[in-house]
Amino acid sequence: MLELKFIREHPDLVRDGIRKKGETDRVDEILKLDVRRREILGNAEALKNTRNRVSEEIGRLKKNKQDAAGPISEMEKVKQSIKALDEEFAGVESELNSLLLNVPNLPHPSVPEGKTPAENQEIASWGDEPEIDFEPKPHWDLVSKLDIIDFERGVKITGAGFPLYKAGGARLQRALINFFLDEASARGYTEIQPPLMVNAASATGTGQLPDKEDLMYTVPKDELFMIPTAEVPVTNIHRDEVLVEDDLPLKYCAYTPCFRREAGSYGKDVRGLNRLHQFDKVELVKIAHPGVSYNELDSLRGDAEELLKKLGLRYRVLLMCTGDMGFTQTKKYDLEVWSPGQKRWLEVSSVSNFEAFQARRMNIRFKSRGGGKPEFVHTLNGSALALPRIMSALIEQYQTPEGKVVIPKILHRYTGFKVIG
RNA sequence: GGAGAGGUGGGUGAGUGGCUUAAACCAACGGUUUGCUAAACCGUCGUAUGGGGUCAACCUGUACCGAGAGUUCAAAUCUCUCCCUCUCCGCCA
Repeated sequence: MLELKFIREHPDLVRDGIRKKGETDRVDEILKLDVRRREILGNAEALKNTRNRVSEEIGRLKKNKQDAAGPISEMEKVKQSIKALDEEFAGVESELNSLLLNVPNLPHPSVPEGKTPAENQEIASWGDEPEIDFEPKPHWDLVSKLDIIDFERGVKITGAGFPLYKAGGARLQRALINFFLDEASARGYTEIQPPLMVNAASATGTGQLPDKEDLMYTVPKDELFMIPTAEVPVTNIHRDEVLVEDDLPLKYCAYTPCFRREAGSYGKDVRGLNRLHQFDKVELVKIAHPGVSYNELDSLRGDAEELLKKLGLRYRVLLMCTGDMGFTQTKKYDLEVWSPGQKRWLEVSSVSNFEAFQARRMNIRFKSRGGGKPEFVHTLNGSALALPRIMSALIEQYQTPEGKVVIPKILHRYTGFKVIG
């Protein structure tokens, strides 16, 4: 969320950002409530000041065994007025708060303005269209023949979007997870195994709540949410903490399953591994000094790209336009891998800077070396990488005419085999 | 799930209704001393927010002692509800 003070002082900047993101502009309502809020506050505080002074006086009188009945009955009236003002204040404040929670983060100046995915900018690419001298099959054909991913039985056990990985498929996925985690550790990320369910405070901190509740699976009896990404528990590690400047940036990596309800998709978008309700992901999270967060964003993106290069997968990098970027981000890159069997790009990573947006909600601050007031940190994260689409790209790119899959060399020591089928 | 004990600033930890503007210590920061390090000594030091101002550094109000409600002229302190932690018991991979 943005600071009320910032909105008060730069309403036009905020309006502009809201417009670029295509969100609803309620700045005027916010400013109006803000004025009202301060009005009430001023009145209530003046009365409380009276109460404090007179109460002290009463204490003194009683101590000296003097009569205090006059001031006491006077204060009884003041007490009623304070109560009324406090109640009004609480009402205004909660209304204001829910408006503030719905103000999106403002896009960074370097982000192109646009409304639809068509306006995202391709800013880098790596690798060529792989040379396959036969008609490459989509992964869902290959994995069924090889019997390494079982979609039908996943449906039986749970439902659509919950596939069952088997034998070489299970093994390949585990190999990729280990590979990703080892690479992240080598780059200085501390490995975390977080809880897979979070409470409402954590989900609010990263921005899933209040308005994206429908994307998450819930556990109503215990008021918990299945995590849609490791971003939620990992970024919340330091909620309500004051960090030491010298410790920044904090870098974490975590492998977790992710659970998403993702209502409303259809057709080829959900075919095979393209869109699932449960999938695996290795996530990178950084908690950074505000002065360097955009450098950290670029190096985070580099860390994710390196994995694709090592796997030899063709990919491109998109800089997301203002309208396609999401509520909480200031700048976001998507990494898309080429799927030869489907002849399309698949998003495998999304790398974002949130600046202080999440930090403010989570109250994560740092104290600088020279003392001074605590400041909010910047939070960043990126997938490195989302497993299912890497699985499909990899299986499609390294397929043979006989329908086998050749494993890239770098994974051999993780899989223990060189070919599936 | 049952019983008991607790939750106080960055940390440890005093504080049972009114000189508490939350003691003290540690950490941190600034300074003095010093050939260097260490130590010692002196000083500064919670957060949020309103108002004023010679608009970052000053003055002033208010709130905050796990969360919320209540009693009272007055609550860290008393009452109730909830959350969490610890110890013991039960259950359990």
